[in-house]
Amino acid sequence: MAENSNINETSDFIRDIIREDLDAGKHSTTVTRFPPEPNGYLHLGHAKSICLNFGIAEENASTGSRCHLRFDDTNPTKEETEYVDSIQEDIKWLGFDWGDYLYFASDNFEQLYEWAVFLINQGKAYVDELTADQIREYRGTLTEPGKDSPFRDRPAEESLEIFSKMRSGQFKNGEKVLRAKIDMADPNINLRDPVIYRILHAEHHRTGTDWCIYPSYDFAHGQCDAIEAITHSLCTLEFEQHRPLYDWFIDNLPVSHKPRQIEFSKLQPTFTLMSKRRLIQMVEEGHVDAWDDPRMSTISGMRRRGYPPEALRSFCKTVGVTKFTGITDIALLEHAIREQLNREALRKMVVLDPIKVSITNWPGEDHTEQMNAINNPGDDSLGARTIPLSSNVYIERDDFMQDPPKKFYRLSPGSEVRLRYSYCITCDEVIKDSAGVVIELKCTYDPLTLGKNPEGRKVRAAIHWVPFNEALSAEIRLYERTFTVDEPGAEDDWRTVINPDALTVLKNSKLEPSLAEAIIGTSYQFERKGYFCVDSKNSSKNSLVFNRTIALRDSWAKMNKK
RNA sequence: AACCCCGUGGUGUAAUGGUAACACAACGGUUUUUGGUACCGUUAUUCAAGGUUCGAAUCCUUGCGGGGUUGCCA
Repeated sequence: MAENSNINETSDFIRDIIREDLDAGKHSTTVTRFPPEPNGYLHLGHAKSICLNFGIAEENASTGSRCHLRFDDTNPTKEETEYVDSIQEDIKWLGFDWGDYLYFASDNFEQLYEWAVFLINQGKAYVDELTADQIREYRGTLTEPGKDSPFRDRPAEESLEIFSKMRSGQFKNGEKVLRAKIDMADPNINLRDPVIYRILHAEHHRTGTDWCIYPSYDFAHGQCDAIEAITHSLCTLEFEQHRPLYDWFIDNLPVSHKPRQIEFSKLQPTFTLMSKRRLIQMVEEGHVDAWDDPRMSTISGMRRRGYPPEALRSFCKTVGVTKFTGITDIALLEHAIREQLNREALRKMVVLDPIKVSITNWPGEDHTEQMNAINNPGDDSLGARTIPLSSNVYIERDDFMQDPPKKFYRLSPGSEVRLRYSYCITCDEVIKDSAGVVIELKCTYDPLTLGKNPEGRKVRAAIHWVPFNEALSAEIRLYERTFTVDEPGAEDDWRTVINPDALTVLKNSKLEPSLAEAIIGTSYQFERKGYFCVDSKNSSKNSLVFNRTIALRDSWAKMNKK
């Protein structure tokens, strides 16, 4: 018992159902699927679904389980190849693999058409000639039953003939539809003779102009699941009331597999907008630069921002899978990001907003010493590097205060501080320009403090620095939460709660020389500041651009807020 | 309004009729050449009422609260 409980298994109500099905011999393995519509970029909510579906396949790998990637492309007016490509890239980046199991709902259009004909022949579907408005009127309301269309009982031969003409393009958009014949009085509106085929004269991204009629989601999804032999079809809560319809098609069509739909709640993190429609608006109205803008909750945006895929997976795991529609504190994600980055990121020294320090008692202008700096204090295998120190360095502007409050441990006139990995210095003189802005500090160093504490006095802070002569320059983009309120989606207009400080661009930051070799896709901790990555779009060898993924926790800043 | 689903610390999740727990957050402390990390500690939870039971977060009933649904979107 002790041996098989060592695997840190994730468990939730869906995995429980799957376990029971497997134990009962209902299935010998699991087949799940991730079914995006290629009409936009994937976001954090999709990551949850991806982790669920692909995660289940990984966990049951010993039984031969798999997870399919299926593009749900039944609406040619909205879907594009651009999205098909980005979706695949995002799933791979998250660390999942569909192997050979790539599917498109559109590959089944012919089969779906045949099944529609089958239903007509069974007297379970009919061509309706009511207009869209009329169909809506006839459907009834939540409290009143609907009424039958006058075309509902037309002979099957007649429906068959018109349906065939619909396919061959003899009608305009919206002129006729094919409907399932179920029950116009059912309290579940989805069962009141749902439209299963509509006329859409539009070019499809894969089938071109082969078709001008397209199956609805309800008529396609479950059947595609059946064709692919999906065992458990997992979707979000808004499809719950569609399940009886899902089952109705599976029961009334000659399919060889009977998949089961199970619904779970969507992810809704604080301080973020999740709906695809609003994400589109953010891009199209220019509130952000692109789909992969680091302020976006898209997977590509998060990737560019520097969120590690492991952190996203870990976050999805802690969030879990339930039917409860709550709101998840974004701090959970931020914690997962810091946890992963703390583990993997190489430490660097970078001065975001520099002031010059000259060390007046340094042995000479030409004298340089190599300071040894560790790359990651939690992981010795990541090694060390050296940083040259000579008479002039840059330090951070907020590491100096003319009139410091009591608990300020950093530099101020007459105080002593350690230059990290190096000597302690004392500030002797403050030089300001005519406007009173500090432009330089004159300090003296204590040569006896390298690698040891000064004698007889306590130095409480170590501040980061960058050598003046060898410093690299870079643009640094500081990102903060994209919205100012925890539920931007609940606002009358989310545009009014966009955080104006979500992006701050720093043009004159100074980096330690080793960052010349910074690699796209690698995360660095700029010590005492945060985690940063090379921007994948705008950075170049001669003009470096870094994005702040997330700031370090800052108990000093927190203390000052109080 | 009708139907369906869901209610466990501030937030998310676990406990599957048998001592209500974990993570995050918040707060306090120890360590520290990152005001970081790590470690220790504190605060705080079963929506309500009734019922079944030796025993209920769990099962039943009612109420209350939240979410979803009234596309020829998915």
